Amino acid sequence: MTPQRPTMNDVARTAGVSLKTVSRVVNGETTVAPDLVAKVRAAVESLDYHPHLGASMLRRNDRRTRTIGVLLDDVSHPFSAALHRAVEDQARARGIHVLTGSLDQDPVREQALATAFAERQTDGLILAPTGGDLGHLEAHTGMPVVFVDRIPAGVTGDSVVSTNVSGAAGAVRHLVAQGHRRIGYLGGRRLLSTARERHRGYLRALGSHPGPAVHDLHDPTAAERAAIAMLRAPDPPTALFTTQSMVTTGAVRALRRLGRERSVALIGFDDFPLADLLDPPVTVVAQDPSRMGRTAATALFERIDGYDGPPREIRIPTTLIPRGSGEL
Amino acid sequence: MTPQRPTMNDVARTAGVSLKTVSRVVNGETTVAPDLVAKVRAAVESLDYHPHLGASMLRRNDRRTRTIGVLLDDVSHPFSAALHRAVEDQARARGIHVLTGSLDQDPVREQALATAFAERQTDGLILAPTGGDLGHLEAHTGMPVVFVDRIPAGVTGDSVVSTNVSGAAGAVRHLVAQGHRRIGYLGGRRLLSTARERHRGYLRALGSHPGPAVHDLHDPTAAERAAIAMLRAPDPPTALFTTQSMVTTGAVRALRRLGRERSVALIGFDDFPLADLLDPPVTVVAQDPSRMGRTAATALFERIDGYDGPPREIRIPTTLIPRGSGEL
DNA sequence: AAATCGAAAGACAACGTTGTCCCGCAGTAG
DNA sequence: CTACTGCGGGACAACGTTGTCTTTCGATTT
Repeated sequence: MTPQRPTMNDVARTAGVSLKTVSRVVNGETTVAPDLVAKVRAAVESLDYHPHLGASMLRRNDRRTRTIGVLLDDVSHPFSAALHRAVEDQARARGIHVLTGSLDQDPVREQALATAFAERQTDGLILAPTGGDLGHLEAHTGMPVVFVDRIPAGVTGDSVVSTNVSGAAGAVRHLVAQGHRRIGYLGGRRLLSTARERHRGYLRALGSHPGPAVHDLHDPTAAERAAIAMLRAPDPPTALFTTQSMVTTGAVRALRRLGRERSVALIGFDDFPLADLLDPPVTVVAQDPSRMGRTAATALFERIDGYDGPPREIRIPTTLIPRGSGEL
Repeated sequence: MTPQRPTMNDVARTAGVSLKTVSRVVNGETTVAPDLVAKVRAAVESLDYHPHLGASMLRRNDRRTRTIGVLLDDVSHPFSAALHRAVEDQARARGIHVLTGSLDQDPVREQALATAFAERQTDGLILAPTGGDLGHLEAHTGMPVVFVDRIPAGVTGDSVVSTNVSGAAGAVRHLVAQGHRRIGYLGGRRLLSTARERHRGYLRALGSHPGPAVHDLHDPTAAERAAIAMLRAPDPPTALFTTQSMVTTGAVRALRRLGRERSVALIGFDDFPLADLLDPPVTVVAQDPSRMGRTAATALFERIDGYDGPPREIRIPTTLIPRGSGEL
């Protein structure tokens, strides 16, 4: 009744050869007589046989699923999406498939998905760590892990991250060079190494005279409220530095609402689509998520292939793109 | 030397019970004495045992990998990314994992990835068809498929798509209501059902007096060039209708370049981030990619669960969002 | 012509798990 | 005290494939 998927045995029976011969043909071994190869090929074709990768994986020596996992904040966020795409491209070039998951910065989900992927025998994992405890990861799953975007707490492993400190410092120095003396800071969750590093860059550029700062913002409306409050407070900053694209767009809306978009300068960390079409166009410190994804994938494949050197911390350079909002 | 992953056998040995008892405990069967359960649990803990899902899958009766595939144009495109995310959320709720792939509208890749997923025994597939031949799909892979965004050629199956004709017609009628009589059309690849349907809506709204039209655009720069050419031609349109967000942003750039953004109206099909912050804000016919993803996932899970009704064509409504650019 | 060799192809076990069956033992009834 | 019942738990086969070993048979060597 149920049209079962054909197995190698079915192919062997219709081709009139042994099961093992079918295996040999399917795996491209050369020790099979041409006429048998033809018969097997025909049988495969007629039955529309496809090998059962799970079963072959079970018996094979190398024990590889040719699948990796990618766990990011939110696959629909432009930064994560670009990174994901770059990983996928590298993987495709090697015939490797990609399982994805969005963590929404939830350590529970991070752990659950990481172990779920491990149970599926993914060959490796690319992970944007949430900041939660990762003690379980390498020891327990046994698969290589490469961290992206953020440096994890308490674990060592390859990580691929932006030059956050120098990028942020460069942005703030750019504002200083335009004559700004009071520069406000609007930053993301300090649990994450990115926010901490970018804040360090901000402080480094300003020395002992930092401006007002708000931390732990993570959605545009909170950022918008914080920016409005900061600009309405006494002695308001003449320029803003934002550390994340969602905070940046919140700040853009705030400036627009106050009608100050041409009188208060703004530089955001992380580029975003259409930043150049806004009025004024938004100056940013652009990250290179594609390169981060490519680099992370390459590093992971090296680990999968057995490279066993010490943990690497790979920094991907950022680029200041002056567009107008930072040059007021 | 190599620290092998522990198997059930290892657990059984350290717990001092039989292999099958471990299997029972791991699978939560109730017919095991409490003290044995405790011993097994302890052994699992101490060895950090994780079951090998591939092996269990092989033997199990239901034969489900609890994994689905999602094949979209480009996971880094906002529309695809939002859809992907929605599918992922639905899947998570059911403990199902998601394999992804970007097709870049390449039918060869489409076929290759679909069969690769089938060999991995994914339980089902959500696919934004490229427009190529899909004869291989259902017959050969045997897994349920739900199409999203576009209606495939030559195959029947559940599909979840936007109300393209009425959405496009509504947009064009909106422009007509503002007094526009000459409305230019900038459209995507006619190989895809979306472009054809949106063009049909455009024609329906304009009756026998359509404006100038350019088809088969698919990147912003080509769209920008086409828009500039159209506006410089004799008897130029006073309004533009674009059928894709990448074409829309191209048109925005074109209008900006010509300094006509306040004199030529524009409505784009498909919303995009920050459309409301541009100057003028861009009026769009918004699709609901999240709802499309949720709906597609739900439909796929129904098929996976054995629903065997006739192919369904589910239309997700679009919404006209007047923001300014269409009201000039 | 007998012995040797090599290549091709089949038989069989194994991968890690679950389904099926059967056994042993405690508790109960006769 | 024996026979029966019920159920916890173990032995064994099976899932679909590949690794290893063995067999077969024709060709080559002496």
